[in-house]
Amino acid sequence: MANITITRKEKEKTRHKAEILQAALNLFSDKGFGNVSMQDIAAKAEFSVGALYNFFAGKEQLFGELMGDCSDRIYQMLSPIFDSEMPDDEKIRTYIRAGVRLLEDNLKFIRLYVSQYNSLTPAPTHSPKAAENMEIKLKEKLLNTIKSGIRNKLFRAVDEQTATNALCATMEAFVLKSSENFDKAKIEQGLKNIETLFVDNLLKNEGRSNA
Amino acid sequence: MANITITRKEKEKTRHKAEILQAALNLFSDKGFGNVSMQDIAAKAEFSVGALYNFFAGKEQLFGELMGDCSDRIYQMLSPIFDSEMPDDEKIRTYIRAGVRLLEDNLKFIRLYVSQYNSLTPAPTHSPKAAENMEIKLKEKLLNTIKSGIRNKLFRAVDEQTATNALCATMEAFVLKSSENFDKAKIEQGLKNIETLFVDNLLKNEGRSNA
DNA sequence: ACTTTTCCTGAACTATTATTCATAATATGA
DNA sequence: TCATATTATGAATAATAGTTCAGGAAAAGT
Repeated sequence: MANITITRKEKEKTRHKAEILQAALNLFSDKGFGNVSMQDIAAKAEFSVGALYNFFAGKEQLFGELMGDCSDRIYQMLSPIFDSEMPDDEKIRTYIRAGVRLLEDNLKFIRLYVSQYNSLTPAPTHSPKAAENMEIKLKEKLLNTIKSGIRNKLFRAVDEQTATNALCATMEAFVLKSSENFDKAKIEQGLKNIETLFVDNLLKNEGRSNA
Repeated sequence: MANITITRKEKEKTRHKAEILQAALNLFSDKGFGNVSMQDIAAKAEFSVGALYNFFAGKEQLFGELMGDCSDRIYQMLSPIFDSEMPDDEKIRTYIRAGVRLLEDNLKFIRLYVSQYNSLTPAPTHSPKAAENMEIKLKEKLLNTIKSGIRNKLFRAVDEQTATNALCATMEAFVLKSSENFDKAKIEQGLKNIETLFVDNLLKNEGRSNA
């Protein structure tokens, strides 16, 4: 009985769970949480309703796990940018430019996120905490980067918190908007504009190496 | 039968409708659309469920009218700023500062708006178009103001659309965040920071009357 | 005072759906 | 091969909530 290695059965179970989550992601991102029933998910995943309850305690748990997984992926992708050895302005530029890949790799999740954003809702026991946490952690890193950049006179002495909020809000709005129809060229241009606006014009001191 | 004037009965009916909408606003903003039943609204408004259907075709219609009314009020409040005779930079400063009164006068509506923003949802026949329209119309006016300011060399030659989006997103995020707990002093400070960030640092050319 | 119209009432109807559980299928181990 | 454990099935359950409507109350009109 000593579980030295992962049995085939255990691998199967993991795969089944992933399949259910994948089916749920597709349905949720198309129709929104409230318009997808457990029956729908079961059908799409080619399981019975009952089986879902062997993997998840309920619909919200399932949803929560989905959000958690997706948020983690995004965090794993963006967080290293701020932990790298680039200068602070480059960190921010890289972070902004990462929006392209963010959208490419997570379109469905982002659309799911959006579909919650404009919907009438049964707001159960407040689930989508996962995505929020991810955003908060990234925001913290961005804040520290801006602070550091100001200390090093790379940036102007703007209010750090306000600048952080502004950039985050702008990025988020842009990403949500762009998820409607993915057009790589337009997205790259839009992100370039954001980069110019915030890093070149707002944070960078340009010619003026002032007092 | 000639309806020369509005009868008392008609005034009553209008009042009743307003009372129902008020009750609905309170409930929706506290608990979110999906957690408020027609029974709840009827109880709070001191009517029977059936009566609601004399005023509104259904729950969504009711909600839609509520959103429309509130959006209109906000539009009537903010739109004149852009139609005034101020210089463009003052228009934007005034717009930003108007956030205080916006929050004061529309806390419940804004909270309702927020409550949709993080909720699992049945996303019916896409209702909350009203608030979106209001935002689009204001955004358009802001865009024109920024364009005009750039033409008049009041502002730097940033990308107008990007600057508009950034300011709108920042303001919206700020307003939504501030609606959680209303603290006038903090809100005034936060708006002042946004004003500095966008108008002083970003758009205004300050000392540099460049080439 | 009586009729008619308008408005209100709230129990009943309908539909939806998350969740359960007895049963069946399948896999595991000896 | 047989006993046991694990997992899947899906009809039945239960609870919620939007909507309707037959009947009653109130007001308006005559």
